[in-house]
Amino acid sequence: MSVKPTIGHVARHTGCKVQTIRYYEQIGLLPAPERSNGNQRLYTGAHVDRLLFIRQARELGFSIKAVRDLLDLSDHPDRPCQQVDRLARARLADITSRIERLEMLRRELNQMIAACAGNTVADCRILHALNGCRRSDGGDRRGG
Amino acid sequence: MSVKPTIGHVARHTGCKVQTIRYYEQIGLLPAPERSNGNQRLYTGAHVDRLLFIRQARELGFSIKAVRDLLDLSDHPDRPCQQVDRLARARLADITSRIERLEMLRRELNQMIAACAGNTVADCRILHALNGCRRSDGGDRRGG
DNA sequence: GCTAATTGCTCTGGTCACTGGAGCTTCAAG
DNA sequence: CTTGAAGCTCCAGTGACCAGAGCAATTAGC
Repeated sequence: MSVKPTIGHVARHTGCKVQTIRYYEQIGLLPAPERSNGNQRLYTGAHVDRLLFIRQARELGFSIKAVRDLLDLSDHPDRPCQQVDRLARARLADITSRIERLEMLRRELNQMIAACAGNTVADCRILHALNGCRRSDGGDRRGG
Repeated sequence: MSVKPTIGHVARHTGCKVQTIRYYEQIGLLPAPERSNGNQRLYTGAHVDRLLFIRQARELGFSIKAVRDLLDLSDHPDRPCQQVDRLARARLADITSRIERLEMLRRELNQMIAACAGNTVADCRILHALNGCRRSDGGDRRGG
């Protein structure tokens, strides 16, 4: 590495706060790195990769638990296939559902923007964007 | 409605905890509903729609602030188009980026599952799934 | 080698977004 | 009218950070 693998450099490189890195170590998400003679943490490229992954996954809305599961998959590629398969499939279903919902929301936002361009006020369906096609009539209440 | 629009029913219907609903009211994300003579909250379909949206958006990893922005778009479709447009575009960019990263992750998981089916141990690239094609061997290392 | 600035360490406490409990009131069923 | 579920308010706790205090280690300049 061109720079010293201290916590500060890792923080800058990954976009994580120094405190957050230490926190991830504390909760066992990031393995404790070696220490220098002066007790400073010395990270490797593997730590950086892991951190980048954690950060992105967290940004995407995965819980720490889910991130832990995904990292587990990565940590034990030699584990019984059944286990890996089950975990991977569970995560996959989750991810697919996220993608679908985000795409619904994207469509609504695109329509809004298009309507805006045409200076017409679109029928605002953003509230329904994430619920697929829930009908709002339902024969009952019509909220404000 | 077939059932009384009390907080408990709304909670069951939306998957939010009762406390969470009151919390959203407290921070102004959900408008305070009318109260019964006995001081109980009485919700309308609009509240339910809004809650469903909030819950889904939160699950997808949007911050309360982002959710507030999206709800704002929905609340004021008659607002100056420029504002709506800017907000919508910002959210849209965010959403598109999320979708892309989730799709990368999905590809990796699919490969894992496929490898599992073939009983071969795949080269585990899950850590790189969210980072595009970062090389892990080092040499250089240019972060996103 | 000495000093000053920077960065690191641990520990404590705060924030955000909930979550749960205590203690009391209201409501629906019998 | 009782009784149990569900509601109310207020307050304290949790998870996932984030920031500050106080001290040790490293680095830069002399």
